[in-house]
Amino acid sequence: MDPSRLATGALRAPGQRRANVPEATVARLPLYLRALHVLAEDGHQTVSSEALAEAAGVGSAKLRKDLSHLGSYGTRGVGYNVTNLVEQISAELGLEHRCSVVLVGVGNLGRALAGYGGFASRGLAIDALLDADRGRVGEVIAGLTVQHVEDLPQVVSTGSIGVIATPALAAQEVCDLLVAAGVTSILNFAPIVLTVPDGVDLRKVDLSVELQILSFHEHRKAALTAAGASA
Amino acid sequence: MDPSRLATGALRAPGQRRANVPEATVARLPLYLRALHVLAEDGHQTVSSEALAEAAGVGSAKLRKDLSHLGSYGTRGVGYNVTNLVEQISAELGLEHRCSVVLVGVGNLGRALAGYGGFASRGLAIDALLDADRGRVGEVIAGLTVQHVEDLPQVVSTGSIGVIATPALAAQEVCDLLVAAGVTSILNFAPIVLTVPDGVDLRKVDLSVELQILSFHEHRKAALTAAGASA
DNA sequence: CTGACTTTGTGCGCGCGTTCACAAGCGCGT
DNA sequence: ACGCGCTTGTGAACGCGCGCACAAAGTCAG
Repeated sequence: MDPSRLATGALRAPGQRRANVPEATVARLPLYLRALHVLAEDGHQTVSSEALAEAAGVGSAKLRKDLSHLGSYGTRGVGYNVTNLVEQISAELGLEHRCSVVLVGVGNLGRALAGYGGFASRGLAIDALLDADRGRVGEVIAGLTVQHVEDLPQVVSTGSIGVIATPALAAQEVCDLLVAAGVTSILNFAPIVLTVPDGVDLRKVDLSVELQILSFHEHRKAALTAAGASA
Repeated sequence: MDPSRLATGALRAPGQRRANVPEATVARLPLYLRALHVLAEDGHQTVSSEALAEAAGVGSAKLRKDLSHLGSYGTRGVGYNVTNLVEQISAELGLEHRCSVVLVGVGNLGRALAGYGGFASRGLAIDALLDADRGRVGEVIAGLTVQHVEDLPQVVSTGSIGVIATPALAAQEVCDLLVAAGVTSILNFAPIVLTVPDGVDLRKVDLSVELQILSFHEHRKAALTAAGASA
């Protein structure tokens, strides 16, 4: 394993080993975390890689390798300590001191995101809502008062995450505002390609893309069965 | 190239070559399609791989390889015919004869999805809304009347795509209903791992996972700068 | 017609991620 | 105390996807 690990019981040296956690692993950590929360509520104290993999919908070998990447120690012959693992993963994801999340655009989608339970339940709650439409400013959604997008510099702090849920036409402008205010992590729901300067993390969620991928598979299945029937 | 292609101008033999289009390529086709629509509205008749790649936010070599996978022909020295390429990709994705999309769960998220413009603009419009809450049945959202989930067998047809936007607890049950009604492609927005029989395509969009991934990167950046400042 | 320029299509090497299979480690029963 | 069975952690092979770099092919000017 990593030679930086010297003693078995030693806590990880902060900010050292995590430099080389594969991206694919990071993308699965939230899945493990959610499965672990369910298991914890069920009263399980330990869990085997097989069982956790089943609950998370992945292979057991993949799960073990993922967990080994962040240096988490299970006990051979027993499994992983559930609460310990929750803490490890939460720490890795930075969910312990929750950074603020700022959402711009309170249309249909923004409203849905503001009320989405999945965020609040795991240390990541939305802290501010903003919109460019002054007619919406002052409106209260999910316990938060909508502010104007001009007030953005006042509501973001270091380490804030920005979420863009505006129409496509406004997205790049809002993105620039977020960057100017110091936001370095942005999640974009608008169906448009955004450009950001280096050092800014940009992730994209395109709802229609997923549907089109399914459409492709459905189309392909139909073509295959048709070909099989004619043959 | 593929030996199945004999003459230069020949149309593809239906359902033959598309068997081996890489998944990663399929995931990018919607991006190309959207960029092409924008270019078409701008009056462009042809586009080079470089320009299209820029508009879609990918590398030009990747784009050319992707297009070559579906046998699309550009003209060397000129580029790709925009309208032709739109047709090719649309055909590949099965967007020409649009399959029906049924959405179950008209909470915050379902409402947002129903009103999401990105679907309707590209051949994939939602055709039916359903919910388990009888208090919501009859409500009109985005021009569609909400039906009860029991009516599901009547609204799905062969090749339908099901979208689950219910709370996590109801998701598996709704999923089973969709499968029982003959749906073989399902898009799940609920934060839970669903199990489906073989032959059913299941895709997952988890809004909170994306935020947690961003949180990880933000956390890592903070740790790095802190380490750099202390060193 | 010829030659030069532009752009596509693709062969190849590389790196990442996944999977298999197994050795090392730990608890437990005896 | 000691082996037995269970589970983790990991080494190695495999496959996929990405990017480079170039040859083939077509256009356009003269």
